[in-house]
Amino acid sequence: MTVRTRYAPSPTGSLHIGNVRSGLFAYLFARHNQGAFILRIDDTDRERSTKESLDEILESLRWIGMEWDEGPPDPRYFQSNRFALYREAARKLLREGKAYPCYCTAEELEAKRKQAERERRKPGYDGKCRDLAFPPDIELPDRDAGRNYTIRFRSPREGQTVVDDLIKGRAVFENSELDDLIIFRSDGVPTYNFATVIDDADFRVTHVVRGDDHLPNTPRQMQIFRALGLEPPAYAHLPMVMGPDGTKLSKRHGATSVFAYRDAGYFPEALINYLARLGWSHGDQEIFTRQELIEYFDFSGCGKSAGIFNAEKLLWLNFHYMKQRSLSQLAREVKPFIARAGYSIPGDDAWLEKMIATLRERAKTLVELVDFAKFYLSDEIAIDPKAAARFLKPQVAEQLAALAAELESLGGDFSETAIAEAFGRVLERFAIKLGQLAQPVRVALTGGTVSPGIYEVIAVLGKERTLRRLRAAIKLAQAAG
RNA sequence: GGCCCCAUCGUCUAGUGGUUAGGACACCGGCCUCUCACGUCGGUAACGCGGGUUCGACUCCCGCUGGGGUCACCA
Repeated sequence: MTVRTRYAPSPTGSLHIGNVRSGLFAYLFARHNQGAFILRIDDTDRERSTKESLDEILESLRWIGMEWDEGPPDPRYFQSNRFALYREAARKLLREGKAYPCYCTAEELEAKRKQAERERRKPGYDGKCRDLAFPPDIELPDRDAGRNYTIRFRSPREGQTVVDDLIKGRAVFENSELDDLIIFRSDGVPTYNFATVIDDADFRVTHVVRGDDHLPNTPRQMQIFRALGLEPPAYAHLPMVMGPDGTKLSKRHGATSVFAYRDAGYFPEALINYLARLGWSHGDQEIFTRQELIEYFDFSGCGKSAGIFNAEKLLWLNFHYMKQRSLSQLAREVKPFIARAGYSIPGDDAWLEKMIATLRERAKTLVELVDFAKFYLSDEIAIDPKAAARFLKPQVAEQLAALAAELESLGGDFSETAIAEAFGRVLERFAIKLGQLAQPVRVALTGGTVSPGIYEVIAVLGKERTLRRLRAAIKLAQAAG
């Protein structure tokens, strides 16, 4: 049997990083087994589902490269288009007495729940309507038509339901602990636990891969499968991703959406690599290409315990991919970030690549790269007053002037070698060390005391801009006296 | 609170009865050096506790403790 996994996000917000990791594992498992990866949109909650969220989810998945074999834009993969199927399944259960109408109101239920909580009893449904008589061909709820009831699944009262999880092992649930859950709401919309079962069955999903927060739902879903006369799929419940405080990762932990990382200048490879390595391992290997991930991935490599999201390690991985990338690719990728920072995009790609070459070992993200590139991208450099006070003193004016003259006389050869030789002549003439000249020059050219190697900076800046900034600095130095 | 899951350095993890408990991020120090980085070399740092089983437990079993998840007409 070919493996079929699915990822079923609901379009009620951004694509969350913990959530997408579950999808990634489902994707890797499918690819590893030459199976199919299905994308289904769980949009039964019409109140909260939005087109914007859907677009963001699809774009996020495309960005990280989790391509799906079946799914949008095919309308069959939207739950909102599948109500007929859910209705049919619910009627079947009703007909067979495996489900029943419940006339309790939401308010009643809420009151009972609170009451139970006060008395420290379990808050589940008490089964009030479970044994009420009803016609087997009863219609499904429809608020507009005055059929203001819900449909509940009649779950077995005795016995156990066993989940043999591919990651967690065996979990045994007492059926007596499981109350009768609502499968159709009074507005005629099926609930998650029901719709997901119908769809997993209809799409012939063989392995349900999801976060272990779904583990408590699993016995219920298995029961519905069986009530429908179907065999449940295999389950693999992944440990969750936690925030630094040890609780389930959520918005309040800061940047958690895929878009947030994309916009912060992270590479999809880094995010994938990081997420895959959180909760899964292959010996001591840390860096994985997509192909390796697919080749090595298996549930046996998955751990059982929750992992804490470590932003620093992600950053390190991003840095790794930054250094590994080709300059031409980086040049292409950095352009939108340059534009967003308010600079005009350099027209000369060769020059842009040279610029990036001097910065890539100093920036961990594309955003950082652009930030470091300010003095290359703008003619209006801001000289840090503290740096100027320390390095642009009257006595260096003469040395800077000498360097400017040397550089000017270089003619057409503005290579790093030629620049280094020019420095050498100035150093010799004044009998000073490189550091004594390099720092004032650095402040003059970049505005600060930290930058790539000074020869590189000069070579990238070019003769014109270098001399202009040098001369401005000379004036500043003289005025400091 | 009921139910379920989990437990090796701060973090991600390797380990499947006998290891000086390994790697990675972070951190600290040396080297390199025009600043900052990169790189490189080295270092600090872990088997939650208590019982068993066994010649021998990080590894197996039980209990405890701790952490997490879940208990909706959300998904």
